[in-house]
Amino acid sequence: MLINELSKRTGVSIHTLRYYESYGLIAGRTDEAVKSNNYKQYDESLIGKVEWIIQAKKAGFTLSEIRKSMDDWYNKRLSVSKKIEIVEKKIEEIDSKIRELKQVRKFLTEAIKEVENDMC
Amino acid sequence: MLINELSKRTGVSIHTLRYYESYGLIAGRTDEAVKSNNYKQYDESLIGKVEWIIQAKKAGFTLSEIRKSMDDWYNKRLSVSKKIEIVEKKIEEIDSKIRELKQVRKFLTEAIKEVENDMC
DNA sequence: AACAAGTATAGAGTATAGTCTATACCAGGA
DNA sequence: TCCTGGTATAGACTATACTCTATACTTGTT
Repeated sequence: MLINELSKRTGVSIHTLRYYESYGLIAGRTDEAVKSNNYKQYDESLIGKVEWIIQAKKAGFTLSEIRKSMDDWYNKRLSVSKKIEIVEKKIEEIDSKIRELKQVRKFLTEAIKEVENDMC
Repeated sequence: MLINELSKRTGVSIHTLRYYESYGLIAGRTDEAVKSNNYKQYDESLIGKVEWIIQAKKAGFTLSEIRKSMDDWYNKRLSVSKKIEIVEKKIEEIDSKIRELKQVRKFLTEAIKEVENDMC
């Protein structure tokens, strides 16, 4: 597919996709058979990759961290156990972020209590 | 206290504290009685404010959002119920961030399952 | 053939949140 | 009195993650 379709199917703008490509997060390939242009082809697997990027960003990972894990995941030949290890580490990081948020939540509920006490 | 002490007691660098002050998040006051210098005094209440900033940042709020809520909280005369309302809204936002992280977590545990299936 | 719309590339511009530097003044101890 | 280190202010610089613009070529439609 061309960049336009990738953009539409992922909801990520063409500009941002090109930025991701220049950043090394995704890569299209120019069809050698076609001589008239240098339009890049993006294959189906990129949909999953872009979705992964979106999810990882939501989890608070930087593009650089995402690039590193995608590199580990897709480009290097990793053993199944190694892959599981990587994902489990990410899950732990997410759990720690969740814990942090819960702490902030607690901080806020305590703020409410204080306000309520002022009332009395 | 002077900026140095505020920095040490909050763990936030002097540079960043000055940045926060220029941004309107905190404010020291120059002692009118002292003529020889214009050193700023930061009072005890700022410790709490800076801690609030740190927590809110952890929760993913931008400085602009933090400024707005601090403004609401400290500068305007708000009714108790209004204050509770503000905090409850923030708690909801945090809950939604937690939900988002849990979704990413699920995405990752599914990735593990996929890898394990490849193994068979 | 004309033209709108799509594509590629390079590079400039933006927003956020710092971080650092230069300059100048001030305070306290040896 | 001199020196070290703290303070204030302004402004430059940085990193991250886009976002936009300019330029030029290509494709499909009329």
